[in-house]
Amino acid sequence: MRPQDCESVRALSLFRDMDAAVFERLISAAYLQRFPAQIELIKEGDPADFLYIVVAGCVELFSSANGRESTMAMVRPVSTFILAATIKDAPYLMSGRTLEASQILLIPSDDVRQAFAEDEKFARAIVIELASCYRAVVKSTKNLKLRTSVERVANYILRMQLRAGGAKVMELQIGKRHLASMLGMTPENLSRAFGALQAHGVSVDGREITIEDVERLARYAKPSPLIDDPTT
Amino acid sequence: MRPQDCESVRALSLFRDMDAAVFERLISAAYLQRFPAQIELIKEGDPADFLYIVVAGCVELFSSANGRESTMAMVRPVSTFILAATIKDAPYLMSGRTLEASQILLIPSDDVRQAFAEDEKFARAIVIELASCYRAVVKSTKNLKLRTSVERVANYILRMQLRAGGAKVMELQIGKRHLASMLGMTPENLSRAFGALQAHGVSVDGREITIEDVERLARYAKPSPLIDDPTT
DNA sequence: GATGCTGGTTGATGTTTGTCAAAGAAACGC
DNA sequence: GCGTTTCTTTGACAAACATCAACCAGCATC
Repeated sequence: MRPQDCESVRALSLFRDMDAAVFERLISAAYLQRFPAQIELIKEGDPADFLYIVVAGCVELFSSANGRESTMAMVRPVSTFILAATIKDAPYLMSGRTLEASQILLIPSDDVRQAFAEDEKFARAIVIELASCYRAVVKSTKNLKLRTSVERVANYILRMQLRAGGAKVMELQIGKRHLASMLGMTPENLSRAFGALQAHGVSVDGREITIEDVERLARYAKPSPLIDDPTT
Repeated sequence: MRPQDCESVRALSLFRDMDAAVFERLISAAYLQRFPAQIELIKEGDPADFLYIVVAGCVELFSSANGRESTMAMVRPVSTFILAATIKDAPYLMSGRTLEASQILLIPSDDVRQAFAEDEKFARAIVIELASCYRAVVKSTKNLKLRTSVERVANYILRMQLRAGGAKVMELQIGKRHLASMLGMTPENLSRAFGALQAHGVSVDGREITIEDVERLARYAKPSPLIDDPTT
């Protein structure tokens, strides 16, 4: 593991304040692995043997049932995933696969739980992390239940713009198929939603999204911090 | 506050292992209040001034946006709600109202956060609680995204039966209007879903649900522990 | 017993969304 | 470069779901 990778993991709020020795032990028990695209890292229902950290690349979390499949989240560097399963020593609720070639740090769950038991600061950081994750999923549920599909797309574009620092022209970071699934719709419907948003100041060309009139888009999308603000 | 109420709060896994003195302090800072039905206890967007514990009665958590409203969860005794907002000192993401006359314990968030800072056991219990809440919401999202409305109703009935210890005849604990909203559908559609489930071994009369053929219902509902098991 | 209220059901209708099939566009390997 | 594959878009259609309005049942009030 390169020093700068170790640094960027250490910089995560989850690890920042933890005891240096305990962190060292965690890291030395961990495996940093490279995976090509489209590798299934974890499968829902399996025991949570590892805590995962995306160091580089991108991981899709998804779930299946009844022959249907749905993208639940995209994990980009540097973030952990399936912390809750690790802590509870419970089966994964979601599967995870790489979307592109990725570097993943795998920390054995036993070691994470041991660190949790030993290091109070770490335990407290986990509280904050889990509370944030919980609130993120609640927001996503509200998004699904309180908005139509076109509204979800509109608000996704607005959130994207905030992430991009207010730029009018942006590149989609994920494929439309995955975006559609994440927003709870089919790819066909996402296409039509983009079409419908032309009437509200958005134009789409391939992966390039242009917001021609932010005011108009916002008037239609009616964004709410209680759904769309990822920081609170 | 009656001793037995205090006991039942203390028995919650969140408080069970915490320091006795810190617990005493929390309780003495708290208010036990009786509310009639249909009282709005908290409003989404408001700062999280209190951690709430339903001691008796029933509280509905719901959210609103764009003139739409959706029931997110029902909280029954004895459980806490909006722990994540309290810990993060962030605004409530959901509103809460009593559905019937209820007794609610309100613990000032400041005191909860202070106890969290002082009492390591409490902090660790919060981790487990938040991990469980997180997983519950993920399951609920999977339920919404991976199942049709009739399937959601079918699985709700199966979960209900498990809670009821396997009885064939059960009483609905909540009004159908709220049940419909919780399952992400309209009341009209819930009625029709009950009708459709007659073909799969379920009959409904008022609040009384009878499962005539559990096998058949399960064959249709295809329940999954990764969605329907509340314990993992 | 009449009145109004609440909650639930039913039927008719319209909108939204998913499905299927086909065509077009971009990405990839050779 | 070319062909192949994968992704996206489009149109026609079907299914799911919401909406609206009417109606019914239970229940409290007067």
